[in-house]
Amino acid sequence: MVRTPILNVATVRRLKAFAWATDRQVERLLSHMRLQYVEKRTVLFNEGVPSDSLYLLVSGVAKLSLRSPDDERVLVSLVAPGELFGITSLMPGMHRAFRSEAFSDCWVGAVHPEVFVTTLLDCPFAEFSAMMEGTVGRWFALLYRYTRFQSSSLRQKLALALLELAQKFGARDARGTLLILKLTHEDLADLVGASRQKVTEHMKELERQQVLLRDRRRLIVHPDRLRETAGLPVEGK
Amino acid sequence: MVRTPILNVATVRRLKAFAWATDRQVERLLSHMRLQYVEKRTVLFNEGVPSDSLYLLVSGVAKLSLRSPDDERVLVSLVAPGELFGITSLMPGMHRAFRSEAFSDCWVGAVHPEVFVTTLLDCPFAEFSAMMEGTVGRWFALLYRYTRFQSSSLRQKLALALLELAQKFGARDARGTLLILKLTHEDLADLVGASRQKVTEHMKELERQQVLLRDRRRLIVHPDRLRETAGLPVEGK
DNA sequence: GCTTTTTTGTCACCTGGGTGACATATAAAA
DNA sequence: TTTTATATGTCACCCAGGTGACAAAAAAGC
Repeated sequence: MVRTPILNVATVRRLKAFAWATDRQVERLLSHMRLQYVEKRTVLFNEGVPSDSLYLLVSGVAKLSLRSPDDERVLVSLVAPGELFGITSLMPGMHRAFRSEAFSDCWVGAVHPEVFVTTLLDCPFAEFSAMMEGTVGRWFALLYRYTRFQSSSLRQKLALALLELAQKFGARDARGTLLILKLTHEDLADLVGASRQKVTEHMKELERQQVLLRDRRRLIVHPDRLRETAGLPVEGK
Repeated sequence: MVRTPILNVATVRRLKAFAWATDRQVERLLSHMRLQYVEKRTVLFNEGVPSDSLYLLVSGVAKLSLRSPDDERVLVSLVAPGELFGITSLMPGMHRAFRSEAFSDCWVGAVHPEVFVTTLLDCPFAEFSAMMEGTVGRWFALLYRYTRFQSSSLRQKLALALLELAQKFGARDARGTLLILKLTHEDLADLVGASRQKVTEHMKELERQQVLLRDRRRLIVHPDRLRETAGLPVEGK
C-alpha cells in the first residue's frame, strides 16, 4: 500500500499551487478537497463526459490526450505536480475536451468547481463561469482545433477550419451555410499551414464531392459533410 | 468618411456579446468603451507588447496571427463581430501572444480590463486576474505551442515540446536541466505527432549536437540551445 | 470598353517524414 | 542468473504535401 501524502498549506505552497490565495483560503479549500490515489494508466475522466470536478495534481504525472479520427491517441500535454487540470468544469455545461489518465502513479485532489470559485474569489459561481465562457471559451475552441490538426491530413484540416469559419461567419442559405467573408485560397492556406497550390487542389476536390460550392467569390459549405470529411462525429447519429 | 456605428444595449444584444450580463452592466461597460475605426491591414497590436486593453469587435473581421521561425505569418484565427479579443489583458503582466490586425475595415471597441471585470463581475481585478492565470494560463501556453507547431519541422517541434517539459519537469543540474520524468521516444512521438522512428533519429542528432544528453533513461537538456533549434528568440540577446 | 493586378488551376519535380522490418540494447521479472 | 518484455537504432521504400513555373480566369482600376 502507498502512504497517503499530507496535504496542508505548507505542501500547497511547496507545490506552488494557488500562489495568489491567502493561507485561510487555501485551508478552506483543502477542507473540501477529496484526495485520491490514481494508479498508472487509470483513466480519471474521458473526453466528452460532463465535467463536474476540478483537479489538483499533488504528485506523479498525469496525461491529457485525445482520440484522433484514425483512432490514434494524441498526447496533448503532461501535467506536473501543482498544476490544476480539468478546467472545463469552470465553464457552464462544458464537457471534457480531453481524456485524462495517470501517466505514473498519482495523488490527485478533487474539488467542486463551485467551492473552488467561491472560496478563492468571493463571487457567485454562475457569474464567474459565464465570464470564463465569454472570454476564454473561444480560445479553448481554438486549442481544440489545433490539437485535432496534429493528426489530420490537409483535407481534414481544411474541413476543420471551414467548420470553424461556418460557425463564426455562417449564414443559413437555401444551398447550405454561406460564409459572409471573402477568403482567398491563400488565406485558407495560412490558416491550415499549407501551400496555396495544395489548398486549391483540395478545394476543387471538395467542390466536386459537393461538400461545398462557390458563388462568385463566396463559399457555401455543407457542415454535416464537412464534419464527415474532418473525421468528426456527425451531429445526430 | 465612414459612418460611426451606434453602440447601445440593443446592438450588443444583436451581436450576442456579453450575453450573460444585465442591461445595466452592459450600459455601464459601454460608457467606458472607446470606439475606433481600424482600416484593413492596420495592426491593432503586435505580439510581445504589454497588453492593456480588451477589445470587442463591433463590425468587420479581425485577424490574429503569429510570426514563425522562418518569418512566415501563421494565421491563427479570424475574429467575428461580437467576439472579445485581446484577452491576454485579463492575465497579470501577460504580453500579447498574437498580432492582431484588421482583415477588413473594422469598428472596434476598447475597454480597460479592470473596468471590464469590475463592471461585469463585482470582484477586484487583481484577484480575478490571478485566478485566470492560475487556471487558464497553462492552457494558453499549450495553445501557443500548438500554433507554433503549425509551421515547424519535426526537429523544431521536438525542441518546443522538450522546452515545455523542461519548464514543467526540469530540475537544475550541473550539466543542464534534468527532466525528472521517464519518457520513451514513443511518448515524445505522440506529443509532437510524429513516428517513433523519426523521433529516435532526431533525438540522436540533437544529442550529437549537444543540445541534450542522456543519463540512463533520463534526459538532460540545454534550454538555450533548444530555443535556438526551435527557432525561438534566445533569452538575453 | 481596355489594362493591370490578383486569384485560381494545373503541371513536373523534390523532400520530409511515414511505414514495415529487423537487430540490438536495456530494463523488468522470474 | 536467465528469461522476457520493452526501448532504441537503422534501413529501404513510399507518399503527402512543398516548390517553382506558367496559363487562364476574375476583379479592380482607368
